[in-house]
Amino acid sequence: MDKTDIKQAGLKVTLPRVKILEILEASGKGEGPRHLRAEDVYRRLLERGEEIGLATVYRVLTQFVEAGLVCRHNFEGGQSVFELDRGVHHDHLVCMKCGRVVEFMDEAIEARQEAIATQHGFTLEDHTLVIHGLCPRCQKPA
Amino acid sequence: MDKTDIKQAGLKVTLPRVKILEILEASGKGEGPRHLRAEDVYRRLLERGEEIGLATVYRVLTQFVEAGLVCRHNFEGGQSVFELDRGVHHDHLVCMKCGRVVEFMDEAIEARQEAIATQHGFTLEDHTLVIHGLCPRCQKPA
DNA sequence: AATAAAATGTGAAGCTTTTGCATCTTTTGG
DNA sequence: CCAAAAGATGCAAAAGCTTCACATTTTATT
Repeated sequence: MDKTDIKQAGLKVTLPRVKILEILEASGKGEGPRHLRAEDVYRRLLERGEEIGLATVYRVLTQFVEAGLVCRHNFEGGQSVFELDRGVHHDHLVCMKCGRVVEFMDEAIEARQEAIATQHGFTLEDHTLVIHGLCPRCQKPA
Repeated sequence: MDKTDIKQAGLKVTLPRVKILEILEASGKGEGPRHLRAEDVYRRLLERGEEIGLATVYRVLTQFVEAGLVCRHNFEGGQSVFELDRGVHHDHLVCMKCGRVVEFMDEAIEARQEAIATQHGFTLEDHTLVIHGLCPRCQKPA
């Protein structure tokens, strides 16, 4: 994931785009959560001393999603989260209390979805599966 | 679903609440789509000549959800849709083009989710599964 | 290096949803 | 059935996230 990918997406290689890609790459690699809201990306850019506008962050993230470099998820209430697209599909387990996110992938579920779509005459283009619960830590008495 | 349910939820039986419940009951029974946005409910109230504020619609829908009378879903970008809770869990197939919604329920998927949550130490409280695709009508060449 | 095309920053605007507060309605108990 | 208390409503304003408009700056091209 680097400048080459940006270019191949038909986008010019600009500083904001490169920096945003860096932020996304750093996420989930020990540096905090993998899934970031636009606001989080913006804040991290500021922390790194980059003067990039929030509107640009939104624009670039949207372009990256369209280019297939990034995935967007709408976990809940209005806010979208973004993560680098690693090319492997997966779904999410989200803790209702602390917001922790765990990824998983289940062949059986994937297969059943395909079957259900077909059964109703639909073509399956995409899907969203989010399991909400309490993570091990949050289940413990406060 | 009537005034009794409102009362049992610890809410006063007011005209707005009764009317909103009526709108939800009428939906999905031949009268348009089953899933309504707050705005849709509001519009239908106006059509029926009821002078109920949009803020009240939001407040009442939220209270109904908390009382378990209504389910809220966040199909996509920001907007929530509401439907009367019939007590039977189900997931959704949503057409990406026309927005048509088909409900389904699959034991195999439900079981797998429980297994996955447990496997990661999570307690399963709830889940959201939305399959996006093209419905039979929208697959046909325009 | 000059030019054309595209991207950015800023601030304002858009949308959905929530909130504050004065007023009105329902409920309760006499 | 009426009065008081508790709760609900409407309106308008505010909030939160995201997008837009447009002048300015940067990238890619020749």
